Formats: sequence, C-alpha cells, structure tokens
Amino acid sequence: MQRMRVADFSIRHTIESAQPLTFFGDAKSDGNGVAYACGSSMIEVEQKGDSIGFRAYGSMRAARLRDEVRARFGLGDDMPVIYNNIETDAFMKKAIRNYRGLRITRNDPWETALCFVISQFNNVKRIRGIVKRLVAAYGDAHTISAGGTQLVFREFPKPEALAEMSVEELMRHGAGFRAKYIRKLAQECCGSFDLGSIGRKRYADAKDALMQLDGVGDKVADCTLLFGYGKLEAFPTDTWIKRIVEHVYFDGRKQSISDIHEFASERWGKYAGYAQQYLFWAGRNMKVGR
DNA sequence: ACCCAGGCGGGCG
DNA sequence: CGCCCGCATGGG
Repeated sequence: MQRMRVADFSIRHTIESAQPLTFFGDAKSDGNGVAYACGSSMIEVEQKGDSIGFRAYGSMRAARLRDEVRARFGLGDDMPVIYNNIETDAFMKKAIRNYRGLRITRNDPWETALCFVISQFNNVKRIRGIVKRLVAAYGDAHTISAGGTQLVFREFPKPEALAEMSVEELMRHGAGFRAKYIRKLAQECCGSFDLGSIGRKRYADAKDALMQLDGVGDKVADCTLLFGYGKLEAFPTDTWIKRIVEHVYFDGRKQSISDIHEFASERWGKYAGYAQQYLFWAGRNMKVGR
C-alpha cells in the first residue's frame, strides 16, 4: 500500500458525482474508497483525512501506479487557483463549500466516450447498470490472488470485443436504442477513427472531430473531452445544467444550448469544466428547478 | 398510469 | 441555421 498526502480532495464527492468511475468503478460501502479496473490491473484507492492509500492487483510498477492515481483523480490540478476562478457568485461559493474536494477525473477516452454515449436520454442508475453488464459480458477476465484468496475481476471491454457484437446482442443488456451507437462507436474506434489524435488537437477542433462519430453530439463530445482528455474548458450542457444555469443566472428565462456555452465560456473560461461539475452536483442534489 | 432520464439524428421550414 | 419529433427501458 502506497500513501500520498492530498489537499482539497474528496474521493467521495469525486466518485459519487456521476463521472465515469461512477459508471464502472465500485465504491467502498463507506463511500471513502473505490476499486476500478485499469487495463489488466485492479486498483484500489481509499481516503483517510488528508491522505490516500492505494494499491494495484496485477502487474503494475509502483511508480506507474502512483502516476495513474495522481492523473486519474486530477490530483495535479491547482485547486486554490481553480476555486479562485470559478467562485464567481453565491451559488458557486455554496457549491464549493458543500462539495470541496470534488475533482474532475481523467479516464480512458474510449471508456469515457462509451459511457456517455450510453448516458444519452438516460438516467444515472440505468447508465451504471448497462455499463456494468457490458463489462461483465465482454470484458477480459483476470484472476488475482490476495492473501490466500482469489479474486476475479473484468477489465473494461475493448472496442474490438464490442465491434463484433450484433445490435440485438447488445440490446440484451438493456442498452435500448443506444445499442446501434455502441456498435458503431466500437467499430470506428478499432478502425479508422484515431482517439489518440483527439488529445493533441485544441478544444474546438477536437470537439468537431468527436462529433463526426455517430451518436456523439454536443454534450457527449464535451463529456469525452472533459473526463477523457482533461480539456477543462469543456462545459457539458445536459438538461440539468441547462435548467440550473437558467434558474441561477437568467431568472428562469429559457436559453439555448449555445447561449449557455457562450455564458460559461465568458464567465469561467478555461476552468468551465470544473464550474460545470460543481453546478451539476450541487444543483442536482438541491433539485434546482425541479 | 404517467413522466422523465447527464441527447441525438433526421426531417422540416 | 433553429426547431421538433421519435426513440428503448425501467424507476419514481
């Protein structure tokens, strides 16, 4: 078990706030830890006060594990600077007070894109169920021995595994009308579409490229850029964010999606993604506009 | 029963 | 362009 001191970090808020880890990781019962598959390794992270402990089952060197955990949970983000930039008003101030330590996680782009393609016109509980059934059905299995007992886990399914499944087969896991998008996304990602090149583009170009994919629109592209590529200026605008922004900043007046993008970009700039996650989680838990 | 969910593509004006 | 509609499925 390695340990690391952390400031301005809450693993609970981070893993509960409907990020990719919510969809494929398993939270500890007390909410202060999570286990997730990272390639062929299983990683466990838990938090006690201002330090985290973490370990990997499977072949992962200590230095690589440390880098993975640091990157995955956004522990390199300068939270005092970010808070200073997004604490623009009373609502944001309260959101930061209530959810301090919530970080933007950085996940595998393929995993992120798939999770958010599944998220469309769906709810968090069902998204998680569908993702976990896909992992159980199509993820490569690994057995690890820990203290005399054996543990089996499955890694996230590779695009190659999903690409060869029929739409009907994928629908058996409750994916509904998204099954055709899942299949096409998988085929593209193990075919001509280069997910690696997206990260090297600037935000606007990367978004245009992602939106070429069938089933990836404005919102899924922004989620993929934020949680998969760490592009913190992305401001995913779903029904919750739209309603919250209209309620908090426009006195309830309806705004278009592009109005909201423009507003967020002007107000929070390169940290709009962080503002979005605090708005989303605080507003959703307060049922703003509901 | 009815409504909605971290939207998207297609068709229309 | 902007607007409107249908869409699989299951929980509240």
